[in-house]
Amino acid sequence: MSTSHAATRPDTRTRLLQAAASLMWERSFQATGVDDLCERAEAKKGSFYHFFPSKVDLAIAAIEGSWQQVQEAVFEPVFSSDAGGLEQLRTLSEKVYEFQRRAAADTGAILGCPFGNLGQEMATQDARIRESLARIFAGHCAYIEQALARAEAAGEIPAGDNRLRARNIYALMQGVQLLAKVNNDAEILRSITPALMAIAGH
Amino acid sequence: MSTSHAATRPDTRTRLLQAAASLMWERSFQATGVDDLCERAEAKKGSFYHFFPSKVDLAIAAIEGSWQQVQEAVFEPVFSSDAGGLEQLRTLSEKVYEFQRRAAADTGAILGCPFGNLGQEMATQDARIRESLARIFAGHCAYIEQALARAEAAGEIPAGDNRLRARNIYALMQGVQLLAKVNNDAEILRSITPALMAIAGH
DNA sequence: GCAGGACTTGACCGATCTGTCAACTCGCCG
DNA sequence: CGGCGAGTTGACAGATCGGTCAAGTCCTGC
Repeated sequence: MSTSHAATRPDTRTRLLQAAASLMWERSFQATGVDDLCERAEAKKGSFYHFFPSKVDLAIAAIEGSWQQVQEAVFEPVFSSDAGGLEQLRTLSEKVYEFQRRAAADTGAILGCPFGNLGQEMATQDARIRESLARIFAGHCAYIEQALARAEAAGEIPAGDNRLRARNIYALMQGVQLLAKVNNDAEILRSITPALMAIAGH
Repeated sequence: MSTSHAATRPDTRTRLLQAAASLMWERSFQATGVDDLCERAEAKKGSFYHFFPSKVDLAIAAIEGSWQQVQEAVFEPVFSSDAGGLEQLRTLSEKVYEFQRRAAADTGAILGCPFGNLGQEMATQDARIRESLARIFAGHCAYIEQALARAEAAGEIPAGDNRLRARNIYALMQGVQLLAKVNNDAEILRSITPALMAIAGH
């Protein structure tokens, strides 16, 4: 058997992407050195620059890959479930809480949103990173907007500007992840439900 | 006259604090080098380390000084005005918009909240910065909570957990500043009023 | 079996990073 | 005057930064 069916170590490019996603989440873009990346990925620096022209390019590829994975693993199932729109939003918020708590159990600190972290740090430093994250943020908002449309159609909420509502709900979720990180307290994430419902319902 | 009454160049320590506040806001903590700080402050590196034991200490002193200034110049006047609680919150949100737009006019980019920026970047990297920012965030929330109490006493909003409401409103404001930064669009900041009112009123 | 391209390796580069240090200036106080 | 301490100066140090490069290995298609 040349193509193994057993769990095999991923190829170098994939390992670099995984190392970038995890290290830049745990630390930050600038606090993560190319040497750190290579060490965690068990790759040499020459291999790094064989696959990616720069650290910025790796970061963009890693963050876009992360979004694709999260989209398939979380957003798609949550927002194509049978549940009502408001219930879907509650579920998303619950997933965020679990996500942060699991990471905190491993690292001892609330890490915040990988996308929000990178955006805060690099939006004014690198235009390509900023634009990539703007697209990802728009993707997040689109799912929320879709849930609001579903809730509106079901009569759960009154008609209104669902794009605006979605953006404000997303802002609330990003902001609360920042508060949880700065206070190093995951429980803050659990208390947004009333605010979530209030924004949706107006 | 030995003590001049005319506008005099501030002393070195003050110039370093100002340089830190502006440069770390425009760029970031890690992207701002000690040399950059000294250049903008027109000070030499030896003077830097005469006043501050490390870059982290300067950052903490600068951010706490900024908060004190903003508190006196914005928070105190806004929240001790005659206006109703809800109106005070609207005014704060308006001030944030103007603040971001003015900075963007100078630098060409939405810079986000100086406190939020530093928190996102450094909360998991340096415990002292994290704790300092947690206190500052609590200070911000206390003003919002006070306005909510005022609104509740005036019958503008129903009775409820104003501490929780305040935290969610603050999260919304932080989140929307992140969205504005990543999309490089200040107008996003203007559209939170309905969400603000919705959280307050539930 | 051999040519060529994908990938790996480790040594290396110049720039930049935070922080140090000893010597110097200068104003104030006894 | 004499000297002490706050503040200033510029040269310096050691580490680390992102990135380069030439040489080598290995797999694949002809």
